[in-house]
Amino acid sequence: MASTAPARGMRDFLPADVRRRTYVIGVIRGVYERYGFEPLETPAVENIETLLGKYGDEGNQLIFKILKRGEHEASGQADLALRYDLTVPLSRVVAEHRGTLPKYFKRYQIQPVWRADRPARGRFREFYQCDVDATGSTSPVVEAELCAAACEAMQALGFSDAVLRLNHRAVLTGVLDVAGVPADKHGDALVALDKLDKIGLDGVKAEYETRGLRPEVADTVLGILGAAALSGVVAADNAAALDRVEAFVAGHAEAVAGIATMRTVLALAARTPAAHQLRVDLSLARGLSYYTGCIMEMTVPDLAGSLGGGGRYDGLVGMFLGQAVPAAGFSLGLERILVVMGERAMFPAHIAATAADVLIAQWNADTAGDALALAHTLRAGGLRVEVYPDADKLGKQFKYAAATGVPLVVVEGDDERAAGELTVKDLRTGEQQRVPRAQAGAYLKDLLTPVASGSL
RNA sequence: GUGGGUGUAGCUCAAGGGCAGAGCGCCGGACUGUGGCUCCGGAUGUUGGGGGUUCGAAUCCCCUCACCCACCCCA
Repeated sequence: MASTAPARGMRDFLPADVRRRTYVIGVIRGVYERYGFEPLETPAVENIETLLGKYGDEGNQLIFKILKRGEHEASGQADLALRYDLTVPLSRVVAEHRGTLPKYFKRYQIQPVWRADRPARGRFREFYQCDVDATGSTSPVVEAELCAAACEAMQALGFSDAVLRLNHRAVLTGVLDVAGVPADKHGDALVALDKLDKIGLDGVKAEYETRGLRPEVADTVLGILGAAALSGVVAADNAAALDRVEAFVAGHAEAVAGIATMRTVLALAARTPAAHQLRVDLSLARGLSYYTGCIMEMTVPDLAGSLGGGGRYDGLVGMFLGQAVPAAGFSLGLERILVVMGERAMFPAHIAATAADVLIAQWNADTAGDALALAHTLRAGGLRVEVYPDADKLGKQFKYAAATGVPLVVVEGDDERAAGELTVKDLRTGEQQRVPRAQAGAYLKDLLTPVASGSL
């Protein structure tokens, strides 16, 4: 017999999982919509050329490829692939529909993506991303709004300790240039630097040596980037970090411009919900190769990886269109948010609710029709009603209700039928009451209404 | 992709060459109109899979697969 476990890195979502997921998605979508982002969905499958070459060498390897079908399958060649993120499909859509989309296209997209990665904690081969992106503008207002939306979404979910780290690709390049790191070693220098908060200053130095970078270069780079990276989430610290790096890269025009952009983004974001969550982190690098300007990453103390990330990618749409369209975006990682919220027990009680409020017990096979008719009446009154399908012993039926968390059970037996009444038992209190059939709906609703007296 | 660890009942885990077990859960009954509490009874299974050593393997060896941890990378 075949294994019944889902494929490696893939998951089934049972009812309780789906309730938590739809809750989080709903909160995030609500925030995104209040910022004026419009919904977009794109296919799970893209032509493989659309994806190749957009994510760097590492990314290319992690794309789930789909073999050619039919007689060409034996060739082992792939012509399609599952989407790797939502940013590249957006860029393709912007290029494809350039004539009909508005000048500034702000969209959100909450869909699964696939990566042929090795699964780990908070890391799966199929996972949802919650993206917001804005195309058509180079203004730092875009970055400020992205930061604000991401931070507000996290706040709405109940996170009070999320930090949004901010850096700029041109500033990183400038520091490395001025420090004398050859251009072909920039990647190595950034990968090592990105691990600063994990392995510490000495660890990064050691890694610089093994990657063939001169130790004194490491001291210089770390002196200017590393020290700043370890500062707190305070506006004064952010300003001081930028001042320090600006003095270092004084003659490097692109870096100076990048610093000015970061200052503007910080100043604008200070007027938004992101005000107290932004932290300049000059060691932030991010792996995706398409970023060109500001880069951002959302972190919390108790998860090693990030809960989301984003940045400006002014060159990506141009790869499909031949004509540059500026863009920037941010992506919240649903799975990791769920992992942390689960560990911290951050879900509100109401989403644990069961599917039904009322179970109608089945007396015998002949009364099944009556049970369905009663269910219809109660449902029309707004109650969530389940009918027990088999004429099992009442004990079993009550046990089923208790096991599935349905709080109320209705029994219409011979005695009740003769009297035109129903028996209603509240499993939470164990209390039981006979009520006239016509008043059952109101009585049930009354039981379900939380008692407000005393607590309000 | 690299290194280490763990795989035994639905779940959590014992047994470390000699009849595969416990707790919880599940099913049935005590209770033929009522869940939880109690008591009684029952079924748990190719010990992840394959091969080898042995009179005999859950146990020792080899291979393989899955999961966990640390790297690498990422949301």
